[in-house]
Amino acid sequence: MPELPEVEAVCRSLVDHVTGRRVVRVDIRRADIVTGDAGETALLRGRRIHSIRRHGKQIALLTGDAADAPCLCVHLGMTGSLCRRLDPPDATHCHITWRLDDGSWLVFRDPRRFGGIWTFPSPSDLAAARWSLLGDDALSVTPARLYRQLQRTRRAIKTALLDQNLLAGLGNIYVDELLFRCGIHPLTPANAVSRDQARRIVPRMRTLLRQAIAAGGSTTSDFVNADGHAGVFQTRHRVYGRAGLPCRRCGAPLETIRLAGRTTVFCTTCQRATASPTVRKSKGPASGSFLRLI
DNA sequence: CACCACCCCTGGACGC
DNA sequence: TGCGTCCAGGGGTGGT
Repeated sequence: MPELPEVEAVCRSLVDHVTGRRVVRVDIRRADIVTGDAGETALLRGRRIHSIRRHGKQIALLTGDAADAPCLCVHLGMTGSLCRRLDPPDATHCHITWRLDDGSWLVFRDPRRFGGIWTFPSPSDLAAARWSLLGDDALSVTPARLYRQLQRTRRAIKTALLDQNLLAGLGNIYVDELLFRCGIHPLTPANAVSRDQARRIVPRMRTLLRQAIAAGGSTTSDFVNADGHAGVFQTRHRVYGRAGLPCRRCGAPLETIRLAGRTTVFCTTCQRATASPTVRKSKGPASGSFLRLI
């Protein structure tokens, strides 16, 4: 499931191949995965790809910075991939294919269709409609800004960090990994995180994400970068996918709970709850188990 | 306003 | 071998 490191790995493996290339043809097999104008022109036919950008988990293919330079935003969702191919795509679920002027193909494939493509007349439209709504990118957020965002909600910190409008880039894997590395219980109210904790979270998050990018991301089922290569960071996960297994720090069996609809794995010994004046009254199994830990 | 449940969708794991 | 069931979850939406 592509999160920031996987999306960054896609961008890095793609940039040298597509930058400066002209789109000579667009094959649209499923127009319904496109939001906005789903015509070939809006999908960059005849245009030269000027640059690739990333914000959080989203990729932008730009044809320039001008107000008349159309662009695409690609979101990979759970199972999406953006791959460069030297042969025509023959796999199933290849929804959109761009033929480039060097004879290669760029293929958007997404079996589960949780991802999609958004078309915009210009980069400023993309910014206005999508990227300005997102939180800071997880690789560039400052401790002060993260602290301010966390202060605005008393949701569990895991839920808050998954919220792309609060912070862009983290998904289920890296939130669990980050909270373990910071020793923070996933049910800690976001607004109970102190300035000092925010100052510690940010560098740990950068290190985690940079290590994951260097490893090509995590491949737990089917993630591949634009060259078709899997990542290897999953071998260094400390909690994600390890429910019931011994904690790599203290040996205690890792716990699993369901939070914000996501499987959440953590160590009850190494990840402490942070006391807070704004903890809600105990109601339901989630907050109940949280209160027991204080 | 904040938050949660639900839904979208398919492939893979698993049990019989 | 084959079929049914369950599970994975990012993000949008509608309900509380």
